[in-house]
Amino acid sequence: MPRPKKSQELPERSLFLFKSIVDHFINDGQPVGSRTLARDLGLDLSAATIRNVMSDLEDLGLLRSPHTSAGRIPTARGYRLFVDTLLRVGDLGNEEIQRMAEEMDAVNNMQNLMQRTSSMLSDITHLASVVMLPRIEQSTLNQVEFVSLSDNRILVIFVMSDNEVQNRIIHTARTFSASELEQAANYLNKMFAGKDLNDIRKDMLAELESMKENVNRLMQAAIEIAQQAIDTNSQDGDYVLAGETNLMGVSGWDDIERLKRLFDTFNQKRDILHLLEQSINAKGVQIFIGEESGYEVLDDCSIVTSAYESEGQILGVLGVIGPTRMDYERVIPIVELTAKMLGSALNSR
Amino acid sequence: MPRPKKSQELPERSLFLFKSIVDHFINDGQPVGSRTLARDLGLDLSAATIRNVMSDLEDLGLLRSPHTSAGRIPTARGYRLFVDTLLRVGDLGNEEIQRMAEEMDAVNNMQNLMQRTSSMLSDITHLASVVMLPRIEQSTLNQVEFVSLSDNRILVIFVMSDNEVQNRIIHTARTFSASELEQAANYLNKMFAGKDLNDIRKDMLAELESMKENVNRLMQAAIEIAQQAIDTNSQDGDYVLAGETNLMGVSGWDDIERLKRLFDTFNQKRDILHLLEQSINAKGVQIFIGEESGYEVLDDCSIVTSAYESEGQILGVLGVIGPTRMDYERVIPIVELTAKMLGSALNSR
DNA sequence: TTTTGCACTCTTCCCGTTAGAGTGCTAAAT
DNA sequence: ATTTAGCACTCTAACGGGAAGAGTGCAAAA
Repeated sequence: MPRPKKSQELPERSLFLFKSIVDHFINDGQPVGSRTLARDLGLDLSAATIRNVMSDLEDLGLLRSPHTSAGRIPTARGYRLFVDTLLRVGDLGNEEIQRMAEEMDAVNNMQNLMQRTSSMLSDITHLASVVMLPRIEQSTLNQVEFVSLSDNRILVIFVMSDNEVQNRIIHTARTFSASELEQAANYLNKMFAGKDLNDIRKDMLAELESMKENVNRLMQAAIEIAQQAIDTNSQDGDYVLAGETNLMGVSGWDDIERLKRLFDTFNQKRDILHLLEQSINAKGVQIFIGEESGYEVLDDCSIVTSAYESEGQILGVLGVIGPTRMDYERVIPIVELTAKMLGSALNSR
Repeated sequence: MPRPKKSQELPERSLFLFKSIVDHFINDGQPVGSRTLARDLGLDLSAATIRNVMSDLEDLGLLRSPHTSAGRIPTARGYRLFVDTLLRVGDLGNEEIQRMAEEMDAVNNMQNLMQRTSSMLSDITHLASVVMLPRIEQSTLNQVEFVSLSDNRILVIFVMSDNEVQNRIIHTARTFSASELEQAANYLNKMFAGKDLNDIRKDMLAELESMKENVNRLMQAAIEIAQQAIDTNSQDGDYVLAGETNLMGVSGWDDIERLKRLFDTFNQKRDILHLLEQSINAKGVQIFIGEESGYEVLDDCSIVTSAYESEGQILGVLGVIGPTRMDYERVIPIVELTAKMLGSALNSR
């Protein structure tokens, strides 16, 4: 048995050294060399031995050197191994949890809640953070109301199951009596309460065909509102962003052109959304390291995400974006916790 | 009459040369020297003469040299003279106006209108742009409505004179009958219709003292809504921002730390708002050059602003932020026009 | 008043040197 | 067979000249 590594099983010592290298690099951002490691680690190992191990690790694609006489740094694959098998993530202190919970409870409307969550997340991690707005497709209609204003103007109100309120003022050709409005509302309520907005829109369009003229205008308005609610509020294609500036001044990110491209990507939202959507059905925390994301601008980035859910329904995804060299050990539990807390904050609204 | 300049009247030629220098510098961002200027200008003047003039201009504080053997660049004071007296701003092409008008009309809700306006402004100027959200203090209450939902929940609705709708669901201790709600609404309508939100809040608070218990809860809710509407919607302390990334990669702005501070200032909003508010009562376009703004982070920036108004009421301020070395000749009319167009877009809503 | 001539000052770029860090390889030691 | 010591080698970063180029300021001539 000369070579104990049957397959790609790494010997204990190599793994330990590898973890040490990653830890080192995450801490100070400098490529780590054999000498320093031998010294700092306090093992009875010479630099040469460590060099040999490092060489093996490089052959396996876990490390690489920026140039001949620099130390080694982890590759994307290296980080992958690190987060998958070497990492022991701890739990968070109770005070921190407490603080977040309080801050979340203090927020009234939903948009603000998302904003604050994102801010907190980026403040704590010192990274950029994104929070997808909850897709409210799941949200169903509770109640429709018409309120008559002056001059043939009618306020149409949708109250949704999550207590969000959609409304819009419409102008009608003729005046409707209070009882007409009530009647129309009753009809719609009977017809559509409990359905989600997409269904309502579809059904209403079908219904319209067979409707009498006199309530047509109101029905149309109702459809428009459903449509608008779907467009603007089931914002399913939007997120809030915070702490982008934390990424300026990350050591090693001094290429301003690159940074600009990254920020532009944030603003366009499309690519980031794609990425977030990939984690929407994943259990627990999802991590994209470097090139794994598939987007060239994000080559030096890692993205740590987690879906958040309320009442068993997955509503969206949140996460942080930072350099591949980020403190995963700290960041991962924070992201996970934030997702949980956002979920329960939504629950208790 | 050897010296025609009685006071600080600059001789024609000096002025011309000065303008040429500023033009030059705005174009290519390089300090401009006497040789190049003499060559490019095609005047019958030697470099030495120009040097003398430049020296004078430097003594007057209009120019300065970054170091001994570089050319000259305009000082903040120089730019000031430039924009105040030397600048002939042109008008914009009709096609551009047309395009903006169309884009603005295509927007339905107000928040979006602001966002799009800001985007257009930054796209056209290639600078960062800000648009203050309109202060809706002016907006008065048209109508209050209560809609009873299930389980002691009541939807409270404020319809404002500008057709904005504020609403909120409240939970009450006991159930209110439809007639009670109607009665309360009628009372409030009689009492407060036509007043603005600040007044309403004040009056309501006073009123509360002398109110009977049974409608107390509703009244309180109404006050809360007024308060919330004031807080969140008369957003009087908010703006939208676009095109920040245009400022990355401005030639000469390669200090990433500085940029970070600038971006942080944008995000905090406080300082920028102060600045914008200073122009809210100014006629026409207002310009802050370099240190004039009084904020250290903005030392290398110029801010060009204009208030926008609708129906004779000044509603807010918009503008662009860029390097002191910006193309004022182009930017100024664009900002001016955008403000006008935003005003009329708000008019026609 | 303008121009010419000239000495002088800076910055930028290139180049060579040096010090330091780290590697890879070979041969010796355990 | 594994680990270590030794050594040559490589690469970067930092420093220090020149040398070129651009531009200035000043004094004397036009």
